[in-house]
Amino acid sequence: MPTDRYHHGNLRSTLLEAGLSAARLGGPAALQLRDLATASGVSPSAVYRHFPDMAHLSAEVSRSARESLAKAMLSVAKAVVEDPKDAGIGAIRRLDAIGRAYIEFAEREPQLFDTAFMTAGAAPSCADDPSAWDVLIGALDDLVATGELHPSRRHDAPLIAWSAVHGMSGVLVRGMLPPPYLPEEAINATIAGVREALQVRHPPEFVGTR
Amino acid sequence: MPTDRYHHGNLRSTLLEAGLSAARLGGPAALQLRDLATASGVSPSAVYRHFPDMAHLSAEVSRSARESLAKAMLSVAKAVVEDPKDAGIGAIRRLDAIGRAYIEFAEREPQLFDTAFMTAGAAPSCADDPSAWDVLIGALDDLVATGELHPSRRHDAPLIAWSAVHGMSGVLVRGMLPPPYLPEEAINATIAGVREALQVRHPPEFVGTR
DNA sequence: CATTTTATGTGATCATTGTCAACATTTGGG
DNA sequence: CCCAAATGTTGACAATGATCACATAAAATG
Repeated sequence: MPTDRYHHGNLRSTLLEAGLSAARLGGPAALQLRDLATASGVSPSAVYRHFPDMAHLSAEVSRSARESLAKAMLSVAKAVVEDPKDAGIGAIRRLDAIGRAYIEFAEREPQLFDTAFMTAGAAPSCADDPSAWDVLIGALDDLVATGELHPSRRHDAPLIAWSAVHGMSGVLVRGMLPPPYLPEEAINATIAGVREALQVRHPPEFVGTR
Repeated sequence: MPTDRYHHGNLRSTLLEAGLSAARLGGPAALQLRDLATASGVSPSAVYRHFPDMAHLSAEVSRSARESLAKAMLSVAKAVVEDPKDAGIGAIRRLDAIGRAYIEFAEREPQLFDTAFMTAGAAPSCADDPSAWDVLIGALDDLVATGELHPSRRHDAPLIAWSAVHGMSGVLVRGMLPPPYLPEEAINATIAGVREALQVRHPPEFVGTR
């Protein structure tokens, strides 16, 4: 990545990387063409050789942020160990884990989370890979396959889980959690609430009301 | 509201009104100082006699949008009629109604909803009046008072209801509802899911899985 | 290898935006 | 009546995204 050359080499990915860094610190507002160009060691107009305009660059950064979120979910899901004595408990713990990963990503990287969902229903050039929604669908299918989620609940399940987890993430990111609630209990309540709405049993490690 | 006078009269509220109109159509991005000044028949710098900067004006518009949302919730809650034969059913229907009102406000006025929650945890100059959160708290207290919500569930209840309803609103506003789901069934699923998570009985008019 | 074509980056410039300072006008209280 | 405070205007500034003509490197072509 020589910076003294007239040609940058792979400016496009460098710009995206710079955008990700900026968004991590300052959110969508920090995605500024001139800043990203400077950070990439290039003049402002060079950006237009790789993106039609700033909106497209921002959209790509946003998509990249969404994929980071989905990767975090996949990562924790894979880390869940199966219990040979209880076939379904693994699937239950995976649902718990991906939900937590989602909210905790938002808590850990609030600005990046904001960037991930800043797009106002813009038609995506191509789908996210991986996609958080697909990870959720997979986890729910697992629950049905192991008999932990009744098939009649399968249809609405993703809506219920997604809205609850995404909503709590937004609340935490925006600092909208009213006192005296604490983020940790809010996360626990949300995750447990999803299980109850889905009529899925709690894992043994769960301690809650009743 | 004479527009040919040197002094406007009540520019502050006119600017807020113009901001609300603009936000309704174009969301937070449409809140531009020069546009609002022009729409109010005034020069750009006049704005600074009433707001320290554009961020404060935007914050006020945002708060006004949140209050509109809360008013919509209060309005439908008051419209719920009590059932003399069933003391608790009114409270149950009110929770249903305010949740629906919240999501349907977001669906009906997506840009305004976006504006309502655009503030990134900014310290509010003064609290919303009315506040959607307080409306929810009132509804939940009603449920406890009528014996429809178990007191042990009261603590987490607002977190569960708020995150689910707010989350689904955000999903709909951003056009993130994946096919083949339809907004209406998504709303129904979310509202019913809240009741199940809170272990509150469904109203008789509810038709859902089991 | 030489030359031409394409891809990529630069520099100057523009319109727009929020902001500010200096000045103008109105209003209202002694 | 007069002065001071409140309110609005004009003109300017810096920063932003965007666009143009031009420069340079890389790649394709003979």
